[in-house]
Amino acid sequence: MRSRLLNIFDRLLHAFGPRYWWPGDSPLEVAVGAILTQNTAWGNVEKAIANLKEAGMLDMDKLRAIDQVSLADIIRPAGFFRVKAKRLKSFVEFVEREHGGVLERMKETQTGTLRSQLLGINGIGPETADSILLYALDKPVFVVDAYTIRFLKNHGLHEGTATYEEAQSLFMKHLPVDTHLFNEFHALLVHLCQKFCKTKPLCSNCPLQADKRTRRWKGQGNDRDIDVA
DNA sequence: GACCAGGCACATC
DNA sequence: GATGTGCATGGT
Repeated sequence: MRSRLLNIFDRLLHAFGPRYWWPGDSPLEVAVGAILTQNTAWGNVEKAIANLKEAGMLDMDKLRAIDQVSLADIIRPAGFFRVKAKRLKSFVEFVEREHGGVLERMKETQTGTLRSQLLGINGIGPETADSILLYALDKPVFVVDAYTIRFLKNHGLHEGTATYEEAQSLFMKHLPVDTHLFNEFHALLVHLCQKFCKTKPLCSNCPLQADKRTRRWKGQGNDRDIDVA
């Protein structure tokens, strides 16, 4: 499984190149994006983040000071704006309470402990917690999302539909514990699925499908051709 | 107009 | 423990 996963990673990296995730100028922006992107297309999140920047709100003190209703109005384009405003406030209050309001200080806490803390925040589930750990705090945790689950199922790496924990342990058990590897691998899987596996539950045109042993396709944009042997 | 998008909490059975 | 539902905007 280790060599199979690394082989898939190498092919994806060669085909698509590094994805340079997570898109964000600071750990706070990454964490905010992780909450805003819950069940939401990234394009809508970008609009909400642009609104936050314009309002000067990508700042721990400002986020703590602003009232929830005003915050909701700013992040409206991201959808579910009332619940997400509440979740952002819960997160900011947590950082203030447990880590002195300094996001970077969270890195000093052991990963497992930090993950438990994050999961204790209302509105932070496994994916959001792991996204914050990996992409905002550089902790070696593999992020699982709907794309990852779909990928594992459609490519025969897991029978049936994997749970979050099953999917995560599959990667973390077989791959070297490496923040950079986990970062790129997840980002590449998202890119693959967004490009070729748009329909759920099956990605019928996905070029990495197990039953298509060899195939080439013309890359689009900056993507190169890829061998699927 | 229907469906989907980088979830999560809560109610119900 | 498993399943259903509410949360809401914007693109296709």
